Amino acid sequence: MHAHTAIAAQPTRVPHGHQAAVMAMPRVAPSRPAAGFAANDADPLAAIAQFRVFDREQSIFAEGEAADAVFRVVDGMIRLYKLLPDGRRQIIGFLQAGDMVGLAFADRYLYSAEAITASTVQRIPRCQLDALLDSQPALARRLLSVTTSELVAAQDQMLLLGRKSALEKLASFLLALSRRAGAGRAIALPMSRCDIADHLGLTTETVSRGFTKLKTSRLIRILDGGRVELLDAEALAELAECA
Amino acid sequence: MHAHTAIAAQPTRVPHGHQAAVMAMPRVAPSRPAAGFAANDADPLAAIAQFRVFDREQSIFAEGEAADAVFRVVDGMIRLYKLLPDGRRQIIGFLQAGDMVGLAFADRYLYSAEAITASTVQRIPRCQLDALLDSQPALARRLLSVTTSELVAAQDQMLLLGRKSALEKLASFLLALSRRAGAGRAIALPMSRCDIADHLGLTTETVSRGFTKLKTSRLIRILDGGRVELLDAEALAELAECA
DNA sequence: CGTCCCCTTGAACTCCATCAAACCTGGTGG
DNA sequence: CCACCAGGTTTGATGGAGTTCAAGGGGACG
Repeated sequence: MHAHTAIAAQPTRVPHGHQAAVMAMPRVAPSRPAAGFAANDADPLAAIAQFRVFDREQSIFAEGEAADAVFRVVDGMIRLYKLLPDGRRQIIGFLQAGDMVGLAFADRYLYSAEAITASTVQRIPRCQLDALLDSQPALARRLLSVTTSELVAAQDQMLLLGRKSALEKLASFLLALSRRAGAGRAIALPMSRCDIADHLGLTTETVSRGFTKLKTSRLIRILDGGRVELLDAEALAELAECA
Repeated sequence: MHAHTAIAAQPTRVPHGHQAAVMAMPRVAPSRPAAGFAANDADPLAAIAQFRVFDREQSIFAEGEAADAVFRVVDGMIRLYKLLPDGRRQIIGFLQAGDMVGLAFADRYLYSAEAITASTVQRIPRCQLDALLDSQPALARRLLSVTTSELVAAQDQMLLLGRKSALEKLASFLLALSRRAGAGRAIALPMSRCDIADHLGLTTETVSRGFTKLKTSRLIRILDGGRVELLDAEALAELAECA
């Protein structure tokens, strides 16, 4: 179906040690504080986190592997996805700086994670996280709040996947990205059309047609470096049916 | 679009006091312990929970209302849904005994909740929950675990909505219900075809056609009282593409 | 017994997927 | 430095799964 399918269905499971260059800075906090933890907040996770750098298109973990760690993205962009046996792929979400991955308390990962761009993540071993949750009760509440916002996003995505048209999906997607990026109407789209399609429940072709339609309608403008400028966020929101 | 649309888009917002008959048993624990809290576990929520009974088709809360309480289902079945401005509806989930509702830490509910059958729920005021979270640190971890499993279910649903065919969706749905119901191949389907359609991103007609197809293929059998027997769970799982 | 609502079935249509080909772009090697 | 190549993107033509429109059951309830 997709070009990546054959590969994705039989993922190359290189051991982590090979694919991840471990940065030698266990003592140092990230230069930019992770979102969700304000600069003046203590970040108990930082103390036990190992920094890791991943190249683009590199696997961070794969569905079914033992879930022995959770991750927090420091920089770059990550895709999370699930596969059906025949290779159809659904991208659960795109993660950016500050997002957490792998908090599902199962013993195996229930989805795969891959770097879209070169990315830096903090790796937090599960056992150490458990210990930390015992000693720092406030951490559980913080993680609860992080998880509930993920759940809210997941519910929005269900509405999108189940009930929106192709163009509505695309408009919603661009607006959601824009809201997370904050100020500035230009947003980075480092992921491929195929990634976007697999996130919105569409095909690359339909996504591409959607982009051209939004372009010719003067709602967006494609900038260099895979960046997109939202020319008329109002009209986009109308198109997206507000959600 | 749907028969219910006109009503749902302009929900009748009867004050809770009117629609919910408050049961007079604030001291007594539920006869059946809520799932997720084993019988020998202390249930700190029970102490502050108010029991409420809802008739079928009655609203529990509506999207946009002040989120001043969370709920736990004791008995019955609840639907959670989001609406688009034009009335299209996506059912986020069906809740049964033991499930929690409204844990999103926003000041307004982000979806609506309605009883499908006559239902009993525990109402836990938000402010009291916050206090309880302070005094009982273990509670946050428990809620975190509850929320992460909801998130896992949401991710499965995204895969279903984005990448599965109508028949695959229906098979997955029946299997998921069957797993939750546990032993016995007969499962209760108190919700309407329209509810199922709005949960699976389909129309009533397509759901109905799917049921007839599964019936004539001898994979399911419709029993009285809106119950369904899974005659060949293996074949259903194959149809559902395992997920 | 009639009415209402839900479910089912049929027929036509539509949006998006599929198939196919041209285009662009960045990287590589001659 | 440029030709070539591979991959992603765009555009076009066709087809199909599911929606839409329409009508006929069937059970619950007054």
